[in-house]
Amino acid sequence: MSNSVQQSGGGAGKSQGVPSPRQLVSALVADGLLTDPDSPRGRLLNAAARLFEQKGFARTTVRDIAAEVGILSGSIFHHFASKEEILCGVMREVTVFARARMEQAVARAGTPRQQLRACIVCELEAIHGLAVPGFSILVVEWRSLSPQSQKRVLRLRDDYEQLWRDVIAAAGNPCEDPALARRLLLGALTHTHTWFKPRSRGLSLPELADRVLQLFAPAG
Amino acid sequence: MSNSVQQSGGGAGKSQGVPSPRQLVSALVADGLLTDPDSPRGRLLNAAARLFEQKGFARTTVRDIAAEVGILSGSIFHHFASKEEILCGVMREVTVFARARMEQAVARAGTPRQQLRACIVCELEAIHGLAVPGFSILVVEWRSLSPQSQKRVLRLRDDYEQLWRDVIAAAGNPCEDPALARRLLLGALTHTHTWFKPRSRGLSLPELADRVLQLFAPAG
DNA sequence: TTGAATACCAAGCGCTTGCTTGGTAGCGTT
DNA sequence: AACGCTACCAAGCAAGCGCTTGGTATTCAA
Repeated sequence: MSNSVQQSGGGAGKSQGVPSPRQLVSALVADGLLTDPDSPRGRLLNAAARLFEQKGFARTTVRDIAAEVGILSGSIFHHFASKEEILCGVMREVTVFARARMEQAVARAGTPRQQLRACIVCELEAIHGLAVPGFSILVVEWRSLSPQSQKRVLRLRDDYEQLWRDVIAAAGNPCEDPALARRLLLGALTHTHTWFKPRSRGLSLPELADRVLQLFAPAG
Repeated sequence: MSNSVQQSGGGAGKSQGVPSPRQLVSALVADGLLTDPDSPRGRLLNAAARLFEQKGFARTTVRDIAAEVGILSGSIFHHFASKEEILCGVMREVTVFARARMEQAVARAGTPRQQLRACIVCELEAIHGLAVPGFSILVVEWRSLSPQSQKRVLRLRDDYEQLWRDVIAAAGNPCEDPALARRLLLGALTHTHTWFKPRSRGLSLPELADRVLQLFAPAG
């Protein structure tokens, strides 16, 4: 259990070594991969992500989202063509950020087994809102997206999944099929969303990660 | 907690050997645990289950459900107090039936490991619409239920889960915590809903069940 | 023959929804 | 000073929603 929650560094610090979440966002914004969270569009995306996660897409109204950032509902449509476009935007941003974060964590890990553990921790943190706000929307609200929007998000999503599959394959897994292992693992991890409370006493997140790792890579 | 597999005796279908699904339904109807599927209420529940599974609760209108059984939308409210009551009813019926079915399968299996496999097969079949229509609604639409409705369904749901936990405990599992194992397993199995196609060539359902069993009870 | 119960129709109410329209205030550029 | 761009407001439309109301046809027991 070395480690592993990196410290979320202070606001502006240009540090050497491990970049903070905020620095990662800035870098991705600079690369044009993420929307600036301080722009009107970015603020709307963040507010929508929060609400979609809390109440679900269908029960979140554009009026809710607008109120969250302090504008009127109609004004939203100067930034997005439709409500679904907002969901689509949220999913794209979440996917890009989660992938970048996991890439970092893998690069920082040592052995293949530690890399797999890093992925598990990463995704658990994301699912439980400790690192990637809105991540659970990707799973829960997938059906709220139209087929063509699904296609667009799926391309980014596959980058994320490919990283997982590579790590699993390198770690050597019990069922000898990285894609299958990932699918079972993904299900197990996302479902923790409904029962696991990372802040409660009892099972901690790193402990849970170890249990899962033990299951999917028993050679420990 | 020991226990608990009793066979739910039939009110009506007195056959020897293994009862068919239809006989099981009849028995449960006779015991007052299930709504007669030929009654107006039963027909509505079945239609609603089908639609909720296809399009989701939020995007299914009471007009859709009414049209499915050939009545007008207003007439629904002579059978249910609200749309949510329909969802609640569907979930209760699905849970009761799935539990009875799994009980049968467990009773029919030999060793504890075979019992665990029977549970896995049972749930996979349920999830993929091969045995318990509407089962996936239990997972996907859980948040569409009001807190008090959730409580009511949860009581039935816990019977179902207890059966699982007993079987897992008896089989001896890798992480020595039946509740945790069940949760990870539940996530893995329900998530197959999004990717596994039981009718396609490639991985078959029994094969998938074996892979999962191997993972959660490696002592094979 | 009556009366109550069941199952449904016909019509529509009141509300919420996503989204549109026309206009304006502020700001940076030329 | 004039322009254009961004960001937003004020007002409201059309459609769809869950649900209500008042009434009718059928059935069956008393």
